[in-house]
Amino acid sequence: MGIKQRKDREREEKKDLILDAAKRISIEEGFEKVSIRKIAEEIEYSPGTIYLYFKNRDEILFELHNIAFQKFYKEQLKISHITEPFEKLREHGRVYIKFGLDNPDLYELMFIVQAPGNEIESSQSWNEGMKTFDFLRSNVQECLDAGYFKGSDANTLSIAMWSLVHGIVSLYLRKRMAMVPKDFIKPVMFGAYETMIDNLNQKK
Amino acid sequence: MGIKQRKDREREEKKDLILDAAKRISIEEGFEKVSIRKIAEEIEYSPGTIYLYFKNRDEILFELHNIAFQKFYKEQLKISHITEPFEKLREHGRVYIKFGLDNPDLYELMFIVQAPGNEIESSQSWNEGMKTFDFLRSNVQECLDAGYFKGSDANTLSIAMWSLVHGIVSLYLRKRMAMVPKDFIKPVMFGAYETMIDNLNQKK
DNA sequence: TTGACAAAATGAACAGTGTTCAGTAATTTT
DNA sequence: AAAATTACTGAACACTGTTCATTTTGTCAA
Repeated sequence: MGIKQRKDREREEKKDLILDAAKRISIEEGFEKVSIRKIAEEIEYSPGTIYLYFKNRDEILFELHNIAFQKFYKEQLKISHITEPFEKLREHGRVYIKFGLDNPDLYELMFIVQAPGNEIESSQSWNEGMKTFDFLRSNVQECLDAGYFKGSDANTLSIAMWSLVHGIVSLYLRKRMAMVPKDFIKPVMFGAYETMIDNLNQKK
Repeated sequence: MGIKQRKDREREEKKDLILDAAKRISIEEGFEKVSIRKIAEEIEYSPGTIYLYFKNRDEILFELHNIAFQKFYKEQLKISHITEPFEKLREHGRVYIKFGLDNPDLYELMFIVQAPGNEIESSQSWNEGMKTFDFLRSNVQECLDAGYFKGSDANTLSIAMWSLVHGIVSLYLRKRMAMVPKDFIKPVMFGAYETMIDNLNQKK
């Protein structure tokens, strides 16, 4: 009974075909331009067919969001060589902000756009997000073990650190930095991060 | 020659008519539902007419964003009675987060939605945003004068503080907190802020 | 009051969007 | 070969923002 297997495989292949098309459109024209009709045209099927493989557009954007997370996760690992926990955390934030500013489209999908959020909520499991968060938390835990952030707990502190860097990137991406002259915005964003982390750098 | 004056006044009245309709729709159905056709129907004019008073939908959302800012600004003033600078700053953040969680629609318009951002960028002046930012900066400056955050500058530090609270609110609103059980998300968000501010509370 | 001009408003048209579903085509099973 | 199942289609629904030729309304001088 290899027929079921083949069918399953063919189904997965078609899903990949759809996702690959979505990815291409996303890269070439931005993810906002990823429409059902455009994907359908790209893969030479009718729009209705796509709904046989994905329940709606949000689910497709959620998959793109996962792909973006994988790229980010790899980027994040570049801090692994740093041994001093606080310096590692500091660099972690820098890498995060740099990724956001360098890959606005991927960042939007991962953390700003509504669609994947709805999927995250309904699926009740967020593997890619969790993996990334765990990596941050382990870094924060190392800091706690080394005597930084006395009296804090790793989970809460990780969320706080994440909020800080996310706030920086998303205010920038959504153009809410009009009080800073245009040419200075990027350095100011990094500067804000450094100021904050410097103020946190003390073994109480 | 009072005719020009009357015309100008009538023009402003019509703009207000449009904005009031937009506001009503926004309050009743959420700002995403504010469409040109819906506004037109509400005020009993044709869709084309709206373009005689606003250059596009973004400009209307930008005006709604300004109205939201005014409400937020008032809310913010509630911290004015606090004399100790750091405690005032701490409460400022709390008020900010509370406003975001209690008024998701207004918050989205102020800080997350793309449309007003485009307007902010093109108009090169952001009165409402600046006013709010200046209020934060003066609070931060008081902290610096009192010996907190040694070695930091008010501008940069204000952006950092703002990023922190914005990060908290926007991760929550865009449902990127799936690692926290649903019922705990809100308290965890406030907890993350308290942890961060506690770690910053030390006169170096 | 009438004719001329300008200003204001219209609404159809353009070019899209996500999603559904009755009907057709292809494949597999009996 | 016929029946049953699965895959796919594409028209239809209900929307969206925006433009622009055309019509309506308002103003003003003759």
